[in-house]
Amino acid sequence: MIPTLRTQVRDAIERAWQAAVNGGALPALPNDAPRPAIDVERPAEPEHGDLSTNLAMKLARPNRRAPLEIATVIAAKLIRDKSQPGSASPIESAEVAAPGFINLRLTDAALERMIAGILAEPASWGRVPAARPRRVNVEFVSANPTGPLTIGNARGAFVGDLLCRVLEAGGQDVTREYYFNDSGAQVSHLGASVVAIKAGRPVPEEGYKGAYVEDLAREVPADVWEAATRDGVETEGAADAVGRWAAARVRQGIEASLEHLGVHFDVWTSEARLHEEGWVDRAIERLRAGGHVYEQDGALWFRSTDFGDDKDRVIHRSDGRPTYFAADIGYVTEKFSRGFDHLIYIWGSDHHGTVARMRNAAEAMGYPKEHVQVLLYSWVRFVRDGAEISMSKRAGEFISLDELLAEVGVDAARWFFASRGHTSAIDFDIELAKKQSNENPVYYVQYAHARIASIVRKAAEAGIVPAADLAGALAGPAEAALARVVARLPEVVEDAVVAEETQGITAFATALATAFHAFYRDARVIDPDAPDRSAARLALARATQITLANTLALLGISAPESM
RNA sequence: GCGCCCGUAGCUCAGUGGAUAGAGCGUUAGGUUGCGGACCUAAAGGUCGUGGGUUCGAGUCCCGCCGGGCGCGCCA
Repeated sequence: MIPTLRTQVRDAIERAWQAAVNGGALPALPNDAPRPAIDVERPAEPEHGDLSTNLAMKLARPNRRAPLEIATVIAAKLIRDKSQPGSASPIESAEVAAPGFINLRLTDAALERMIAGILAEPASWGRVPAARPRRVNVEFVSANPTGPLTIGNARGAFVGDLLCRVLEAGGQDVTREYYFNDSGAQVSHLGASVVAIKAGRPVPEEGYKGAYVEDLAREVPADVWEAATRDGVETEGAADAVGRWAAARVRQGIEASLEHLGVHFDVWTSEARLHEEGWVDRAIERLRAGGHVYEQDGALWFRSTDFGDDKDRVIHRSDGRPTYFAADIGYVTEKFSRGFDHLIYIWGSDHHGTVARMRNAAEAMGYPKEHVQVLLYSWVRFVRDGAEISMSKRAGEFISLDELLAEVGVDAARWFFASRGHTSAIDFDIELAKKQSNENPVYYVQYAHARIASIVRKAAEAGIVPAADLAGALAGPAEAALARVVARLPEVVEDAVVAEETQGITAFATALATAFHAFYRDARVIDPDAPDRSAARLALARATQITLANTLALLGISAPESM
């Protein structure tokens, strides 16, 4: 696998800097000075070259030299490096600019190697290997199975899945996990609601009232109903028994909705099972052995304040029942027992008050705190024609995720969430999303892909094959401009992995589509009068198509051959 | 009151301490005898909530204020 151009350039700068120091042109760093990271970035202005570095400005203070002077020395070494026989330096030119930037241009050869690499190994293009691959558990959605997923659950589903895809592209071994409570009071209330409808009574005050509850009542299997009744009268545990069935039924629906989104969970974990298998009790014993719990007012407390929390937290209520937090503690140990190196929780920002206790409990049990990570996403205001949509699952007033997708479409919805940072509170106007569907950037990107697919088909009919040797293929301005964008994908992925965000990926996809449309305008691919040039341009078009397809795949968005 | 998040173009949102702050939509003015016009070119549009500070350099980091969201349960 070829290192990214950014990495190649960074290495070249490193070599030039070392050469300057070894040759006495620049002083070595003082022993107490930290070694500055070599930043290589894409200048906004094309006149500033393909890449630039601010290393000279960073060295100015420790070296006690003017930035321009340092930049001049390093730039000279970069050019000398390039002119060495057999040099693989990707740098064509290095110019110094005030107040101390070094502006770099890439060689055609470096770009040709990148494009050739894409065509040789399309599947791995855009994947960046991890220095040390970790086994990562990502738990998200985790809505209790008391009703269908709503649009309120949408952001968690998309944010979680997008993060998983980014981590996978970054070489991590990812497990998608869904945690649900199928035994608590809420499930019992759901069961009571179903029982009430079946018995012709009104749904209880604390019950669930949506149309889906009536559907459930109609579908209760005979054996479940018979087990819950005696001589036609409901038994004591009828609500629980029917509730368990209903929860399982609802869970199937949730799974189907998520699959429809393109989100596939590897593991579904039941809270009840954690209790039954003793994970919760064993974890509490572990905390007790470490002196991290105490009893007060008849309840069992975790000394969260010992780890920086603002108050201690209840594990067992004074009536002996465990809190949700108790199960969370057991769940942490259960997850680590399966061999994960790192746990990520995707929670709505309304849960931020519970982050500290979770991580503190993990630390108290001996797990490194930094390997229990919580990613909070901000709330989405769903709006229709400017008015906020208020929802209540209990009252049966909500818009389901399935309805949203039927209106807006999976690709457009994925793009919407991928293009926004998860910490920003956002508005989702459903009418606007539908109205703008034809103007949505996602279709702009998909259109570019379909357009290339059409060209590739036509080229095949004309008997044109992509050029095998790309030497000189990127000399023209149209080719050079497009190739420079195409080659960036692995850098974009690297940045997304570090930031754990996807906005950069959607921005790149848009930029790539724009670059291709400009190429399409300026450079005709299929030209029987110029077979060599056609083959070269076709190779670049294919590389662009692969890049678009892999970028969209990274977001879980389809790349249509025609539209 | 305390804690966390947010405030950037008319709207929805990007912007690892770098050079003249960007994109999509919307608005305005143009463009195709040719590979897909779901396209392209250009223009207008900004006191980056606000006041200080840090430094060669701040939308970005620190502090104060203003405005908004969320949290501060033996709820989940």
